[in-house]
Amino acid sequence: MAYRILIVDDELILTELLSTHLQDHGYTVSVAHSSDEALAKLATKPNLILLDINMPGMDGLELCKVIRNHIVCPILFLTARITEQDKVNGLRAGGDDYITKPFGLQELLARIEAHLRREERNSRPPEVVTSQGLIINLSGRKVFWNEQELSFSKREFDIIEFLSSNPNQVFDKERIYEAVWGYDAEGDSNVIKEHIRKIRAKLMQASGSEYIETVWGMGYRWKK
Amino acid sequence: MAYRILIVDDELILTELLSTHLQDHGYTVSVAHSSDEALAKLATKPNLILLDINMPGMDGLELCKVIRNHIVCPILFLTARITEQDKVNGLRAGGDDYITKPFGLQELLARIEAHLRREERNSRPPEVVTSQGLIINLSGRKVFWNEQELSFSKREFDIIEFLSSNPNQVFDKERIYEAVWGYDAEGDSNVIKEHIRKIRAKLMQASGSEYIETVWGMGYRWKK
DNA sequence: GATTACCTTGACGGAATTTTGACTTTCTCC
DNA sequence: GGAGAAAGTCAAAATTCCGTCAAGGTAATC
Repeated sequence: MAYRILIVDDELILTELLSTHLQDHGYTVSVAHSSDEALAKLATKPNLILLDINMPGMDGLELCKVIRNHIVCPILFLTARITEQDKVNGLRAGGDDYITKPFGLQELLARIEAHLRREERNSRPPEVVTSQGLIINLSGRKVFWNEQELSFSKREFDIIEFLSSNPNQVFDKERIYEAVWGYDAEGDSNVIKEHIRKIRAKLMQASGSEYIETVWGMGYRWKK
Repeated sequence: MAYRILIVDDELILTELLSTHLQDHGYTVSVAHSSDEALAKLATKPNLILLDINMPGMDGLELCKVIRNHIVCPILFLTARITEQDKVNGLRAGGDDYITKPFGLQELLARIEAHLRREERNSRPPEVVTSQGLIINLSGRKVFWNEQELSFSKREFDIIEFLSSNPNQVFDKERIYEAVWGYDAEGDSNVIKEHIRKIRAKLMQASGSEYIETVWGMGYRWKK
């Protein structure tokens, strides 16, 4: 699943260059040239945001605070303001990193990787063990119920992985679709329902208990 | 609880200076002057590590990888190696930040704060607790009254979420409708009244107290 | 190219929820 | 105290959502 990066900067040449470069490295990139556009593009649920400070209208520092109220993801300032005080201001405003222009593309890439790796690290333990002997091995992509291995298809496992890695949280179908398929579903997706049914059947058959709860009108929740 | 920071560097003067400075800002600091010492000090479970690269014996990059096998926490390289390639190597080795000497103390502090803030952000379950044992778990969409779980429908929970997240503020029905439904109500909405009634009934039944006040002619207010 | 497993779609019934409309009660102001 | 507006109550209708099934499409494997 490709990571989504949102670039917010009013310099067209820079965004164009960066965008191409990041895409070459496998990222899905969206670009905003103003604060308003940036806020609108939050709907794409970026995994990381590159934010310029000098912009017409609301400046990057303000924007950063606003973004923080909406989504949780690393925000990297990318700016020509280079004094120590600038850096401190940026970081205190809620930024996770502060990179001064001009910067090396290699360094930028390495920093982006580091931040994404960290998100990964914080959100994903290598193995999840849930109640009563159900063991989900994420790296090995295997599920065991007391010695007995249960077999799941790719999509089924992906869904189990996503839900069980975020136990007790409710996710609506769109969110699950997005997390598992990597892009937004169009229209009503019966797909999730069907996969959930299959997963439930297998888990129930083996363990005799429910792991996935339905929250009516909202989505599903992994019981832990 | 004070955050614990581990400084790993073989330069005595620098560690001494840094240590004092960080302590002045409320951190608990431990210092290691070699890789071995660093590994031993991991037992203090630091919340963040400042790591020099140039050290006798195992260098910082190697050490970083080893540390990663033991504990999960941000690692910031603090080093005199300043080429872009050095930075890339450091970040790729598993570092979360790369700060080149000489650095400003203010910037260092701001970066440390940013990293710790991020850990915090990633680990805290968002919960709202209101008076007398009523717990509203927003991400899990559950409401508890002393161990006992109360069940609410989607709209009911949405209304509870909105009101309890803005306690002591009065919202008229239109405002609530807009916040919960996402668009403006047309005409007289009996809907809100009805939902409020259901919510009140459930809360009253379980807890015996009123959480939602009517402000006559104005709207409703979540009592906190 | 055929077989197999997997993914996706559309339709349907039933269940749970949401909304509605009629009615009653409460409150405010005269 | 009474008129009128706002809020509360109730039951029934309307709607939405979920689980299920069957079937068509797609990808992978041999």
